[in-house]
Amino acid sequence: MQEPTFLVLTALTGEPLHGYGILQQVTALSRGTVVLGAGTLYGALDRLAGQGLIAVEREEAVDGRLRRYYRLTDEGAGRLVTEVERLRRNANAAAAGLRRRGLRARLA
Amino acid sequence: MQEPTFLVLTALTGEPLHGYGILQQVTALSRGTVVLGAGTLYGALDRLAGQGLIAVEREEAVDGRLRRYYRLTDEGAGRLVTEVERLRRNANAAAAGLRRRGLRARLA
DNA sequence: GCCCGATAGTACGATTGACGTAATATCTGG
DNA sequence: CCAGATATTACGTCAATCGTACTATCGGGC
Repeated sequence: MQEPTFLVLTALTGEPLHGYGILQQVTALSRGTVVLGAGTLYGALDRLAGQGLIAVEREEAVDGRLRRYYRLTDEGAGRLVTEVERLRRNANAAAAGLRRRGLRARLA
Repeated sequence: MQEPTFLVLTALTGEPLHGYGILQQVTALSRGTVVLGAGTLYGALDRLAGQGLIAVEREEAVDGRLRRYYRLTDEGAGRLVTEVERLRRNANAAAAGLRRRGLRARLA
């Protein structure tokens, strides 16, 4: 799983959000380092919904503009747990190798 | 940066290795969960060398078989530090959201 | 009055990286 | 003598991201 996809799932660990809300949440979570384009976002939403990791909570029409709210499914939350473990394992392996070179990752 | 690429750099934090050695090191580092195909590996090596993140250390011919050894450059090590910080930040953000749902990532 | 930016989503082409497999070639072990 | 490990090259394909343009509404500033 790539970073944009991971951050979309992460954004949905809280309240259900609609696409644009997810966009803003991802930007905030990543401190502005990841700003999703429209293609990436809505492509990821369709894909994740197809995989059952997220689901449409409800749809609202505000001023003729559609708002489609997504929530994280239990399966999506489980998958995210697995991904967190993978990221931590990889980060630790790299950090161990870098320490032997005298380099240290700054604490985030 | 995706996982296979990240693990190739991680494998090279130690001694310089040739392609096949990197293959085995990545498999070991990931506890067998990531087994690179030839296409992925050599594609990544060419790309990373082109970006200056790794460099050819030396070439050996053993029984007419080529062994091309790669080392991590300072630039590559720096990039890896950045990536470790990114992974940790993302993992922490997701873990925080999951905790609010009562889920916890098992310690790796 | 008009343009800009924020809001919200759709559509589509381009690019990148990864995936998968086959070919080549040598050496070792059963 | 064949399978499997060693070691690299060379394809073609696919998935995900990137990037941009388009539609459409609303509010604010010039």
